Amino acid sequence: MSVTLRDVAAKSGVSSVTVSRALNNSGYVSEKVRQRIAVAVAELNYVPNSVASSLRSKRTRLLALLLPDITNPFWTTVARSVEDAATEQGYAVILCNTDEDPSKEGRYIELLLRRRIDGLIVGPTNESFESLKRLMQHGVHFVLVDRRVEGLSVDCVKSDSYDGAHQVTRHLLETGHKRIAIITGPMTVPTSKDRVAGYVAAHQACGSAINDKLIFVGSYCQSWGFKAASDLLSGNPCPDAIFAANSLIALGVLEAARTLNLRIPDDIALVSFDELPQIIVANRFLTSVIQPSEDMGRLTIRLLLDRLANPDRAIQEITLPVKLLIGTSCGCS
Amino acid sequence: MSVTLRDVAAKSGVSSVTVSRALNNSGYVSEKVRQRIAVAVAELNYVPNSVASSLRSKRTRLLALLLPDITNPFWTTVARSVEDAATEQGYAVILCNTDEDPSKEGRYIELLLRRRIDGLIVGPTNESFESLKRLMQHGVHFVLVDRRVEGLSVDCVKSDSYDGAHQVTRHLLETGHKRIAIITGPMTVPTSKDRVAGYVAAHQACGSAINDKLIFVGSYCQSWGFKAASDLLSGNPCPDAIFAANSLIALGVLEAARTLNLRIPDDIALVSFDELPQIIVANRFLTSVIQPSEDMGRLTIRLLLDRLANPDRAIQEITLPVKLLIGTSCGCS
DNA sequence: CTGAAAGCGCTTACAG
DNA sequence: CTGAAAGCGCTTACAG
Repeated sequence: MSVTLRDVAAKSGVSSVTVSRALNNSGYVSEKVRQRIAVAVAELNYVPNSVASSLRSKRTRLLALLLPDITNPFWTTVARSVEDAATEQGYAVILCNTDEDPSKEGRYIELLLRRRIDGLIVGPTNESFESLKRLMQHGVHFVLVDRRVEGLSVDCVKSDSYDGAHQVTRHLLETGHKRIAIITGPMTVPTSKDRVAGYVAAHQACGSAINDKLIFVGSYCQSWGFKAASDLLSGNPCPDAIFAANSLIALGVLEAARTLNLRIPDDIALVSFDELPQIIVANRFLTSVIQPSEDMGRLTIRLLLDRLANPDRAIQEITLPVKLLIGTSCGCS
Repeated sequence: MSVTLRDVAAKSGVSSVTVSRALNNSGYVSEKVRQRIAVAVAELNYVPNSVASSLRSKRTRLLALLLPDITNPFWTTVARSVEDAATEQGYAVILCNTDEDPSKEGRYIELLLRRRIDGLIVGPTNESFESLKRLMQHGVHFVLVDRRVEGLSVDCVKSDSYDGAHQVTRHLLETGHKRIAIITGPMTVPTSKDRVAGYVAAHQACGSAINDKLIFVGSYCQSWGFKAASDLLSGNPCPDAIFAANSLIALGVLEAARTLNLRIPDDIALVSFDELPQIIVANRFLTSVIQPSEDMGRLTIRLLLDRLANPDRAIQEITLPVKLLIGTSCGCS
């Protein structure tokens, strides 16, 4: 039914080995034969079967990207750049959304092991340890992105959450804010932990006291941002600034502020990690810590392919710098 | 090196055929043998090789989703529901972002053919005809989503763009707007064509004249929305309402309005297709035509798997109804 | 520069 | 209920 290498070989009067070599540019094939093969391929409308070649060569040229939240634009950007970089190198990428659910993550990893993917990129959930151990046990290479995993020494690409939080908090303090709240994700997620640490350190560096009641630990989603900000903003005394630890939380804060008829920056300052939708950024409204999400994606693929080519090279943990984008949301520009 | 069926068979004292049957629940295996196999699988830490099973069975249980713009939340939602529905049925999905670029689409289709995917879902670009013909020629089943393709009679799931545009335009006319502009994507994309048609028909139904200068045909992106709205809003006389044909265009319009210091709905009404980020919707700000994007994704997978099981069934073109969500953006609530 | 043989790890088709 | 044989469509390893 479907056309195979043998058909092409028969039509061009050579063996299938030769056809294979010609199509893969591996080994020598005379120019004359190469041309006859090209003609046969075209006439027969031959499409190589990569399932067969994967089985024999033990390489699928398939990668996977596990990410915790596909509705978060940060992850969409990472996904896109990962896909672009992988495609350039002849790899396809299976995208898996784990929804921060370790059991969903575990199930995906089982499926991917069966498919014999060549490697993966993992934005881990807060209990990825077992799943990742399983990958290692089966000799499947992977690179962590955005978040390292406690007790696991593997390649990792992340941005400098600590420094970003430090910078943006200091900016608030230096522009005269006294009661700065932080709304963040779970402390089990390293980025959240680092952002709180940066927030605390900046206070210390500026000689400001920390108020535990201004630290809201929850999850990296809009509904948490809304809830925490609603509580905060209707409390008394009200904070004079909020630091949202990612863009979804910031959206929740904006929603809460609007509901309570509070204006930014007139009534309260707002800063955040990650970019918000263009309407807001277009007016340089929100002061934000910008992560190099596109670079993170591309670099992650580079590390992974590098690892595949050279399994024994040293482990690399890369922390990319972030950029503070100053808007009007601190009431100081 | 890696554990195979044969190893499991040897350890449990049966043939590999029996192990295969036990693991796949195909054919009879005695309970006793089944248990011994389970033990061997666990002890050996066996992970089936689906590359091998795909080669033999000629089914990969791999699907692909080609979509034109991953930064558009409409497509993200479709992608997510497609992935969920496929996973439930034991299929993995390769996500491919074509960027509305027919050549990128063509290249993806070549790669996917090689990988012998079982089927695909395509949100086609405006020149998909050749690529899709190629799929058909190779007997690969696919379902179109969101957009039909001229001259191609295949399964398709879309929403009722014509009706949505008709409803939202009529709503504007009935609330007293006289000069309604529409900013839309290319006329080669069916949704864009249908939305303009609905816009025109609503005018006719209400006895309003159409002004060609108020129809802005471009592309489904924010920069086009910004540009078209900037031109429109600084023109004279200014329209009293703008109908943005998707949410990215609507964001561009909002950006332009803000730049020109125009307020919505005080200075100009704005309506759009698709949902905008929650900050806006939370206040029921923008009157929008809501497409059932999640249902579209799930239904598409159902049609595709149905087609795989039953290649000869009749072609289904399904048009799902849309919902008009009335906000304050028309200045009438 | 080219080819005959073997084999990747499964499932199918047949037999008992 | 179970198994021996064959084969899916390639690439590898060896030989010439």
